[in-house]
Amino acid sequence: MATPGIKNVIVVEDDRGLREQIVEILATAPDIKCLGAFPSAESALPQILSKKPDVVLMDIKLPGMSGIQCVFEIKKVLPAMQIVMVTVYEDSERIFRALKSGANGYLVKSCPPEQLLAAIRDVSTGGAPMSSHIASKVVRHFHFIGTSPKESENLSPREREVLDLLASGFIYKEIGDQLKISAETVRTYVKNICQKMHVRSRLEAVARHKSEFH
Amino acid sequence: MATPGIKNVIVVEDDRGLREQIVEILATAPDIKCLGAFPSAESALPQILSKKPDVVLMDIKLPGMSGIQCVFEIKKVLPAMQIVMVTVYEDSERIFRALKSGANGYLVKSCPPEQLLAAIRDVSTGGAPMSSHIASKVVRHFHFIGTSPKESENLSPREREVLDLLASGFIYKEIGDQLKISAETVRTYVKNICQKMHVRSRLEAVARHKSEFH
DNA sequence: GGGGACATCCCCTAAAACGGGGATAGTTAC
DNA sequence: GTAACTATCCCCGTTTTAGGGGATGTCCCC
Repeated sequence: MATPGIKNVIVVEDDRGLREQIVEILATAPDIKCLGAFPSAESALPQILSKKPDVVLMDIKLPGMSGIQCVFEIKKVLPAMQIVMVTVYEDSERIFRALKSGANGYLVKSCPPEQLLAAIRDVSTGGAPMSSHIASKVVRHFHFIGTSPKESENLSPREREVLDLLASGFIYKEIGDQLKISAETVRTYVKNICQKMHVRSRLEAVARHKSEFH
Repeated sequence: MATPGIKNVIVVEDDRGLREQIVEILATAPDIKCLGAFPSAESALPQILSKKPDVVLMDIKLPGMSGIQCVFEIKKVLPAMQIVMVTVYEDSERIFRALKSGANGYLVKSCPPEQLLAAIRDVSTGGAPMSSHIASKVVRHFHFIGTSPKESENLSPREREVLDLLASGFIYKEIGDQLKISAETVRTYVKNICQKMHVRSRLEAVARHKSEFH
């Protein structure tokens, strides 16, 4: 930050009323300075890249380039730029797309002014401000992928080891060498793995195994 | 909640000093009632299941059954129970494991008393309280999986089609039949796919392809 | 109008995997 | 104590893949 403690912010929001409202809220904070407010990603992008604000507040629905796409473009060039989505959308799909594209925080538009200011301060010190509603969706997502059935869980540790090496592209001989067992044993494992996972081929086993993670 | 507005809480924490400290903090809040504090998952689990508190504060490192395992057990029986991890661990591995097992929030032990109380209130209304440090790790995780290079993106539509069928366990002949092309053509595609994805074998191609998602 | 991806097909030989047996020995687990 | 699961190894014949060529026609781009 140029002036220590002062957070420079740029706002991207197509709705004029809301945009001016946000600018006003920012003006009430002595430690926050608004460098500009734009109605579209296209108009904001060059300014963001040249002025390098500390924080960008970004709407998702924008005319032309979407906010998510814009985040992606910004992060490509300036991965350290802090970006908070401020939007009406609360569907998981958009939330995850925004986060994947690199957004650092996600607020709903209905959030109170103090939360907006707190979010700017939080995100500029490395935090990840989220409306609690949004945060809980993110958490549920983890729970979901954590409890989705994993047939490869039923495999013995040794079998899993074989499956992993198989997925890495090694042939039986090479797997045998690495595990200090014969290729025939590897073959036996693969047979058992396919049986246990109820798949026809090792290819399908690998595919399933790799889908069931993260 | 039995008494409207009153949040019943159970604490699981093996360190006696910290456990008593947490109980004291909870006692200062008029809207929070501590139903019990236990030093192990084994001793807490039956109480949690029978007393059905609104919120559980859970340590990760516990003697015997880990806090993560305990969360898993609780959620299996009472998926709506709200559980906040309160722990010293800040490594992504443990954070994600806890969230996957169903934890609803994640605080670091160093958090101030007000944050602890705020978290209980937040989580009991469906929020997902997280120390900002933790939240940003979660957000970074999304960004990571969002930008991890997808080499299978470079494949032509037809090639992707073949790759998907391959991952479903079909052999070349069957894939050919489904796509109305000869097995030889399928073979050519597979060769090209392996080249484009810089992998040694179709197995590795399938593994990579399936990992690149979510 | 030639260079590049794409989609399609073909050949040959060798290597790898599959199917379907069988076998031993250790360790839990009821 | 025996049944069940694990980890390990072996054989045979058949099918499928891999490796490494070559070929044709369609687009599209510059």
